[in-house]
Amino acid sequence: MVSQRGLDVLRVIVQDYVSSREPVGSKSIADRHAFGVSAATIRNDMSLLEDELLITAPHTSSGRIPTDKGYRVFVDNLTDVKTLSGAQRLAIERVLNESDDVDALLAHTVRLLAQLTNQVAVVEYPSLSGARVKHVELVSMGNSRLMSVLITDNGRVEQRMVETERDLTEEEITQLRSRINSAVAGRQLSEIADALAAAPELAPALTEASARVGAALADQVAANRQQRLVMAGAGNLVRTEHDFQGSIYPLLDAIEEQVTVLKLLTEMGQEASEVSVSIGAEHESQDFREASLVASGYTSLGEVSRVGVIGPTRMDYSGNMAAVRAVANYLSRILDA
Amino acid sequence: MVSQRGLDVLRVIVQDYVSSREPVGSKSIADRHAFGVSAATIRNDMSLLEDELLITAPHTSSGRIPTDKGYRVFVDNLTDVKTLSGAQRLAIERVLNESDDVDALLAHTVRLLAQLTNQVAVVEYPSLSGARVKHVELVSMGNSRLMSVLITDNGRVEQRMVETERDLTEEEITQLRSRINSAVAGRQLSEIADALAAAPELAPALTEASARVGAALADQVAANRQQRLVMAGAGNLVRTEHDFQGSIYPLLDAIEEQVTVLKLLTEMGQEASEVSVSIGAEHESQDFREASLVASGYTSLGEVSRVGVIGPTRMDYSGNMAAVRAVANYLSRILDA
DNA sequence: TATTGGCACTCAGACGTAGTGAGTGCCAAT
DNA sequence: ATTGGCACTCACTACGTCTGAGTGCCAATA
Repeated sequence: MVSQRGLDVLRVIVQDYVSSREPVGSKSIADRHAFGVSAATIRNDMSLLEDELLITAPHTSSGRIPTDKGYRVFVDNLTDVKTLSGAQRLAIERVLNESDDVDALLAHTVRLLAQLTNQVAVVEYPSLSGARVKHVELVSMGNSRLMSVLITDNGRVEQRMVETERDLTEEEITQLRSRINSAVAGRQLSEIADALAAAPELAPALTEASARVGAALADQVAANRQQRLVMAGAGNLVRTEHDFQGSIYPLLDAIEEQVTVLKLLTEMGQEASEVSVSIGAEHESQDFREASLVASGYTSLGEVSRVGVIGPTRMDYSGNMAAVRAVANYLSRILDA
Repeated sequence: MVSQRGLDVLRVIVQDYVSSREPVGSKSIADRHAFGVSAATIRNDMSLLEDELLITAPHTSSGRIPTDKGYRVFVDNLTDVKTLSGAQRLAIERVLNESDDVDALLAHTVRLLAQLTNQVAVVEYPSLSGARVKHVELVSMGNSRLMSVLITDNGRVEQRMVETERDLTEEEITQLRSRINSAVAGRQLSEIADALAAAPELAPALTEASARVGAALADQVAANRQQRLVMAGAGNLVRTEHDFQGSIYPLLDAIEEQVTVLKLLTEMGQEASEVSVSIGAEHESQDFREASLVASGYTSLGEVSRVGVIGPTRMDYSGNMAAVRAVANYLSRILDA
């Protein structure tokens, strides 16, 4: 079994390797860190760590580098997550306070997080599932087209174009609008379809249009069940390219594709608003097998969504965890108010 | 002066270099292309091209590669821009037809273009400057907050949160809404501020709220004068990394930053809906000095915005121009209807 | 039993030295 | 204007050598 000093050795191996990208050897550990034991002793400890598959040698007789499992043990044994500098906290507060709609807020947040961590940052849009309908607006766009605008109580606005059989008169639109609003206002988004079906019918001249608008609304909700996310900091991934065996091209593509990232985020994000880490081969996706995710939930009107960063397994876990946690907290504070 | 055959030689140098990334020499030109003259003659022509700074030697006695100026002459002499394959046209039509709001349409478009060209694709949001106000909706969000939703006649929806001094009653909001709408409906966005100022005053209890909403609307318009753009295909830039001297990291960052791209697009995009090309050092920005842009305008309700791709100067200009042109045309067809 | 110094061994990476071949520039001949 | 000939250049590769950081093991020590 690996001793306490063994864990300490693992810690400095991770730290040194992360900061220098050089495999680290027993000698340099003994030199640079005051362990009070000789290089030979460190060597024995390292031998144990290697037996446990926590570190590995890139080639015979070179220094050792952490394995995914090694990073995992390192992260799980992290006691003192770094704290952000005052300047960093200030930057977060400043950026997040001066955004005046949700889109802008998330865009600023994700870029801030990318800068803070020097990694690719991602943030999920707040979940709509718990939101309630505030108002539905219908506006005639001419050419027998109607725009339906769905406004939720957490400030999201979703639009959709609806084709109608014919141009409706302003009066008809008013009628339709008031019927729809009285049917769905205050309902959860998921109930829209049912609520509309249960509502009393209108004049026959409007049933067709009504059905179409209803379908559009239901469709909008369905499209949003599938979370969207915003990404920033692609350049940062390029800068850490040498940390990847193969090309980072498929990884970047997969991130842009969103679906895999969304899956990974949900898989790791069970525990509400705690920072969690997923390392290298721990996640199934081929494209992400050399990458790590650091993510945390944030709360918007009681619903949890996620924010995080993606980078090579050789990353500053402690610093990134601190940044993600801080950003998630600020986000919650603003959106959950 | 450089002869017609000289231009032909330049053309094959560009083509061969683009497809092989190897400097091309007189011998291989004589071999692979049926010029009917000997390598020595080609050499003479190349010597002229070099005098004109159209090609250059990466090192003494190697083949030649095109300079930025060489690419420029090549592009200007392009007579037969490639045409898209049937499958490609089909892909465009399919993708663009199944998008039901502007956001989705642009997101799909930009990803499609990135795939078609294997480059980074960008598309500007349709300009709001010519749009007119269709409707302004006000919704109370509680906590003395009002959400103002601005709907334009070209289908854009912009939202903003407005803090009011106190909670307004539904009646007051209705009053406010109808006043604002009668003042600004049908006006161009740029006239909003003036139109509101000229409108008759309301009950004193509402003047403060009215002013705040007015300011928010004006602010929304101002924020949108500054165009936004959507980007896709960052991975493609990574794949062409070896075509850049330095790191592509600053370039990717600059693209994400948007402001430089927007500037470059406006600078080149004077001529409405024609495809234009900006090559390497032709544009001022340091970060873009090894990159080329291929862009075209598209029309949305008479207003021109731009769509294009960004890649290394060593790119398939002909193919990219064809793809950009086709996508721009389809976009115009859908949005200008 | 844990730690240590000693020592032979390994091997990636740096360095130096040909050898190869695609390509050039120039010239005299056609 | 075009061509064949020819000497020259130089990036790239292959190959051998050297070096140093690092290992694994062992016998001595606390």
